[in-house]
Amino acid sequence: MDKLLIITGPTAAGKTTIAVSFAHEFGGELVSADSRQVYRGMDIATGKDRTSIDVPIHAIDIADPQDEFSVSHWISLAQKSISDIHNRKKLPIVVGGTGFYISALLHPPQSLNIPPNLRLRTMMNDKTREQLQNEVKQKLPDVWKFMNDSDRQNKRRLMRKLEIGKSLVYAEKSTFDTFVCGLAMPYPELYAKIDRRVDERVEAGVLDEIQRLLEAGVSFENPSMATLGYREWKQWFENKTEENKRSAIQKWKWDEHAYARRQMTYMKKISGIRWYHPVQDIERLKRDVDSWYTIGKV
RNA sequence: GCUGAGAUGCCGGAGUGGACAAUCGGAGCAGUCUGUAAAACUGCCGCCCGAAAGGGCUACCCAGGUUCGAAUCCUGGUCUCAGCA
Repeated sequence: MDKLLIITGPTAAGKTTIAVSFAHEFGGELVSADSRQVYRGMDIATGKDRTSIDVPIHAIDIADPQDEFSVSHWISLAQKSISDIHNRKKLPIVVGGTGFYISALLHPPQSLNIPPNLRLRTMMNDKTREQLQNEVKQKLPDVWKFMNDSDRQNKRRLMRKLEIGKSLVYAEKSTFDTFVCGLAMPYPELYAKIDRRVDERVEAGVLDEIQRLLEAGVSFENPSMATLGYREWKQWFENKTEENKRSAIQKWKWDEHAYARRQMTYMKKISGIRWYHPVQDIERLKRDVDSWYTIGKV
């Protein structure tokens, strides 16, 4: 079976650095599993660190910020990249923090073939949550029965259920020999790292980057601009006071903390991830990856 | 020093005699997740017991007081802010 190395973990855990070093060691190429690095022109806040990545990297810069993009696009691209890399007799290294993308790669869900129904969506958009709930209850009683309370409150999820309708939904098995490693550290440590990185990114000129995006016709309403590091600046661009700048930066940090937590929550459930501290466990990590790669087991 | 305003839970900030362990927001914590996933959504959030209902304890700067009952009223402190000096 073709080998596939996956490196994931919450934001700021240090995935890229480690991925690059493995790429050097095994002759690998990177495939980004990051729902935000796909957008062209969104570099600083998404952490597209071009200077430190001196190996080929795929699945970044493949969409305009105004474009619609989702897992399904990413999956087909990632799958293609992976098989191309295999054909080149190299090791694909999927690296990124979008847990949903990674789990979808591991077990491609059939429902990904059901595209969004734009007409239906615009129609549903105006409906209230209650209306959507009633619709699901009536049209898809079985689906409703199995939805949990949190999803039942979620308009977006309700709409998708209606979109999928009665089609059967199941997931396929992965066809690779994968090793999935997760990089993580205690939250206080991670939060400190995040905060430092946010300050650096402000220094690095996110604001100019956003300015350029806005001039190019991107708006804060575009889904891509919901990205952390961009969304928080909306107010500042309306009123450029010091006060607004400070609160944007603070908000950005907090948003990243919460995001990291959400990532962990999701990733804890992906089975088969082996966890390592990016610094303290680095030797063990290298050993494990090495034996997986060379002798086929850990 | 005088005059005015104020001191509420980790933070901001409501409440101004009972329905207040205290609205709401933020932070924090725990979750949900199968084409928006850095999205969207849910729960918890003083302490203790309990699965829950509920119960107990300690709380709204400090000390007294009024009252059946006070975060809320009165008195005296302490501190903070604004204006005057």
